[in-house]
Amino acid sequence: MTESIKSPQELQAQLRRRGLRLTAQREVVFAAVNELRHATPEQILNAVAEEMPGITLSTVYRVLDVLEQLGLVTHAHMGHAPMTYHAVDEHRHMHVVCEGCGAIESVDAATAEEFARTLSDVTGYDVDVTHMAIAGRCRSCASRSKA
Amino acid sequence: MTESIKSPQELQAQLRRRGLRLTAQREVVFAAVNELRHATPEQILNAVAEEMPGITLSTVYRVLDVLEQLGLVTHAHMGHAPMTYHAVDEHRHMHVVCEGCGAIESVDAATAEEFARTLSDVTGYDVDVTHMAIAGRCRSCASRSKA
DNA sequence: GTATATGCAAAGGGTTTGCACGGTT
DNA sequence: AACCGTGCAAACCCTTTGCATATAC
Repeated sequence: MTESIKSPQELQAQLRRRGLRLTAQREVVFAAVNELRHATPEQILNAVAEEMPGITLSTVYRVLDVLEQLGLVTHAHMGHAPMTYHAVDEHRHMHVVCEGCGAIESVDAATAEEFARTLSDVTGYDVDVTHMAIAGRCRSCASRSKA
Repeated sequence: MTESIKSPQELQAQLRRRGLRLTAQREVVFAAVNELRHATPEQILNAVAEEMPGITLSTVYRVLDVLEQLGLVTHAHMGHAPMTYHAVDEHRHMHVVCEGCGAIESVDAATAEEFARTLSDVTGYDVDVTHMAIAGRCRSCASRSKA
């Protein structure tokens, strides 16, 4: 397992390079993203709320934005559900979301490599299969909806 | 080209079967979806506004909902952009959306068939690649963002 | 000391909902 | 008459933004 969790020092270095500052909020949110692996802004807020009582959702959004610009974090859209953030060190992966219960399954991006290439050829677009989730129904929701 | 545009009579029959009524709004919205092929609720509203001055956006949403339950229409999520509706008689297709300018490219669902099967195998989910768009960058946005 | 970050609260965009009126059956 | 459908307006969820204050440097 990669020792990928950047230290606060590393984070600070990255921030400094852009004239930005290391704040307690940034430190804590960054740690939370690394720990939670997949989380919505609200989940992150809840995760850090204990450690950092006054923090607000808008700050979480803003911090995530900064971390994303630094290339430390990315987000993916999950359909109706709020977007989820994760550390970039994770293997690139796509998400399959259950339309029934919202369960999310991660799939290695390599699985889609060939498909992505085909899509790019056909459309001329630079395709990124990881940015938006793919819809589906998990087994239990699938059987339930056979009603 | 398939003569797929259901007549008002057919529409009425379908509605009746469920104890629902044929209204001017339903007729007009249904026609608009068939004509526009791909449209957001708002675009549909604009399209029918002339013919049907008083109609509101919420009515459009409700009508689309009914049409969808009747199996005449489906919708797809396009990321940030509003969802688009189209008649079910269209060839099943997926959408690739440009993150830069919002341009949408349609791709025959057959292109994704094998990939979808693989995904289903891997996840156990009943996967539907058409329901959510795939992110990408169109050629012009891709070159522009090389800056 | 000065520019950047935060908290708070309000705005924003898309979609849904409650309610009373109007139209079909 | 009974009920479904509509218009209107407000509510909703998630995300973004403006502004004054607090903080890192």
